[in-house]
Amino acid sequence: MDKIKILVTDDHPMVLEGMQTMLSQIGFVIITGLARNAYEAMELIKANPPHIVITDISMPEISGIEFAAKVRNEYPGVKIIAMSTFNERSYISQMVQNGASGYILKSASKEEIEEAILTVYEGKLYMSVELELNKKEQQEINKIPILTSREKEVLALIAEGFTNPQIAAKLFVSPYTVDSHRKNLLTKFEVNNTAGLIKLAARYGLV
Amino acid sequence: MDKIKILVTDDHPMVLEGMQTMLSQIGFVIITGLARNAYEAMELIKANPPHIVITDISMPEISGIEFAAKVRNEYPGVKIIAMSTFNERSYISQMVQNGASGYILKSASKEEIEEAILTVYEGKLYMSVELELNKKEQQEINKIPILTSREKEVLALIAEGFTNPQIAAKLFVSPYTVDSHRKNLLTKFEVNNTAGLIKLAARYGLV
DNA sequence: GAAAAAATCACCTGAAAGGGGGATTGACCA
DNA sequence: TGGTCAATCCCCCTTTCAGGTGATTTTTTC
Repeated sequence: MDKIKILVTDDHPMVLEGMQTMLSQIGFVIITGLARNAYEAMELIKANPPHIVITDISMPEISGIEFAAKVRNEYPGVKIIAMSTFNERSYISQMVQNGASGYILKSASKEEIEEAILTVYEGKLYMSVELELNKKEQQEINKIPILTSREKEVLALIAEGFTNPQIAAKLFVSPYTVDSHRKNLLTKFEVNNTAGLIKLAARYGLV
Repeated sequence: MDKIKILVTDDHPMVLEGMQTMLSQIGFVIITGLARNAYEAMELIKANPPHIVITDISMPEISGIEFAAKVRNEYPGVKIIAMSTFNERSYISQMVQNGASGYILKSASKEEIEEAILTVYEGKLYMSVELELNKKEQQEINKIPILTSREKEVLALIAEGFTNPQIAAKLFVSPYTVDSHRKNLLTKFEVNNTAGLIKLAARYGLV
């Protein structure tokens, strides 16, 4: 098997060092780059596309969430593993929403990182065992609907309390269009009214 | 000034030890009890009502949130300071909702605990400076509406996606009554539809 | 025991949302 | 170049919601 190419992005030098050390101890992995921010990372990905990008979630300028969206958009083949110090479920949801395939804590052991890389490399979803997520919650994350960008816009405006006509005016489209998006949202979330929709969206960190 | 009587509740013996040491260094404070859970705490409160209860949020069996509600209900004069390791805004909201007057982190310094006790003793609201809450967020917490128990029930059911008639059936009351509660919720949250209501309720950790 | 708060019920109105159905256009993609 | 998807638009009908106004009863509080 060829070595799995990994790029790591984190704004803390200490974490980069630590990851480098740990990854270098994993035989089937080769580090193609270490970046301190999303810009550097994009350059390095362009120069030498890795299989997997491991990125911190909270970074200045461009957050890991935006970065993930950018990577998925421009390099759909590149898998993303999100990394954070905290156990924030809403972040997990957002990362998954934006294309992440894995989620680990910075306190993860070498073994766990190894497992995460292998799992994600095989195209599966990896969630840190230390995230106190039970089976049920994992299933829940797997069923977070994928929304189109327009749907996200409409969802955000619904959550703000705007009505269909108001949203239509803001987006310069027909109220019928907004209504269609709204109905699609209800279908995707498998709920039958706005209350259920917003509750789920809030739980998943989408609003 | 008489000494301020304090009772501490936490399921971690280490924390109890630490609090005891710290509190004993504060001149105007006297510890009336150390409890490892809500049951013990209720007994101790009954035997010798303190001015302030400092309680951990996450405890087995009865959480700090339920415990706070119980204390406020049975001993309205007793002030509550919530304590946790995490900076979870939704917990803060829930504690405030259930009667807490203060919120500190377990990493708080002696000085901070001292300040928290004094502030709460004077009937004011104290929020740990280490909680990275800006002024705006503090104001936001101050304006979380206080809901009646019936309103909380109705809110929860609305969030579940039930309609007024369905909720009425569940609660064995008239749909008109549910409608009244719903309207009061909209008024209290200062929103004009369900979407805004659920979004705020979710942000405040009420659903 | 009076006052305040919470919970209950009622009606009217118009606006909005929910549940169906369908149609068109353009983009991307295999 | 046919297929899928996103985004747009349209109409039907029924239910629910939101805003207003007012009332009674029970519980809590002082």
